[in-house]
Amino acid sequence: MVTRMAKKPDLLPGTLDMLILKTLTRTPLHGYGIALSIKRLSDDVLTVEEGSLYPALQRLLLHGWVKAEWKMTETNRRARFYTLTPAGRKQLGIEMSQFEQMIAAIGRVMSDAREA
Amino acid sequence: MVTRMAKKPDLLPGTLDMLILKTLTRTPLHGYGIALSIKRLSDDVLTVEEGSLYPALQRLLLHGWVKAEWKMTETNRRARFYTLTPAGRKQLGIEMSQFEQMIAAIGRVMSDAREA
DNA sequence: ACCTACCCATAGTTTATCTATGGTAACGCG
DNA sequence: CGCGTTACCATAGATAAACTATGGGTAGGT
Repeated sequence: MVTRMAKKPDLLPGTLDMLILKTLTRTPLHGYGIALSIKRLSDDVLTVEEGSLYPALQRLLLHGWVKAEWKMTETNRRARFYTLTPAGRKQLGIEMSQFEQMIAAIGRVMSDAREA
Repeated sequence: MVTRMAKKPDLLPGTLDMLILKTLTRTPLHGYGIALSIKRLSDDVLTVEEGSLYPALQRLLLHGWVKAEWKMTETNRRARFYTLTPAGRKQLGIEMSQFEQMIAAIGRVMSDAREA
């Protein structure tokens, strides 16, 4: 029985949808490609597990923020390619501004700024 | 039956413990005071509900990151004052560096930095 | 023939936050 | 002096998002 460290989350809860939408602004991608892209761009700090990713994509589809179609990859496999919709682009803007507002607020609490 | 907007969280999940610990680095406070402090410092952006706050304080107590004692407030009421322990201060450091790493990683994904 | 990498998807568990509820005590006010 | 309001603590139940575990399918290489 190995002593194990308390498991830390692979990403900040509440940021997954935003990360996926942002990734799709560059080009349509399949799920596997989205996960790879986030992992690489973040220098391996953020890892999106399949059990988080695919449910998230279902949510995004339901909201109409992405659409999907089956295609063949460069390596000749069937894969679902997700594309950002106009509504998704708008949603991304909303989530980004809310996120930045949160981060700024946290920054104010975490700094020792003194008021009068 | 009123149409209601989708409820947005009052703070970023996963940041509450860090915010509380940080707040207690200034001075010991009771729960109500912690909530007020976070709300004010964040310019009302972050609101800690009682149902989030007190369970969080129980967690922190269990971990030994804060200790508590009953005292009287300036307004002559009984209240539990929480004080940061050395272990809590250490934990705060850990959480802050992890948080900053996450934020930096998210920043890399959210910016359009191009690699070769 | 098998193995590995690629790719999708869901069920079940866990964890953190929110909502709702309930209680105690001090103070101001009519 | 009763009554409402504010200050304060605490827990139970609901909700949501992420994780673990599992299962399946296909292409390419050896």
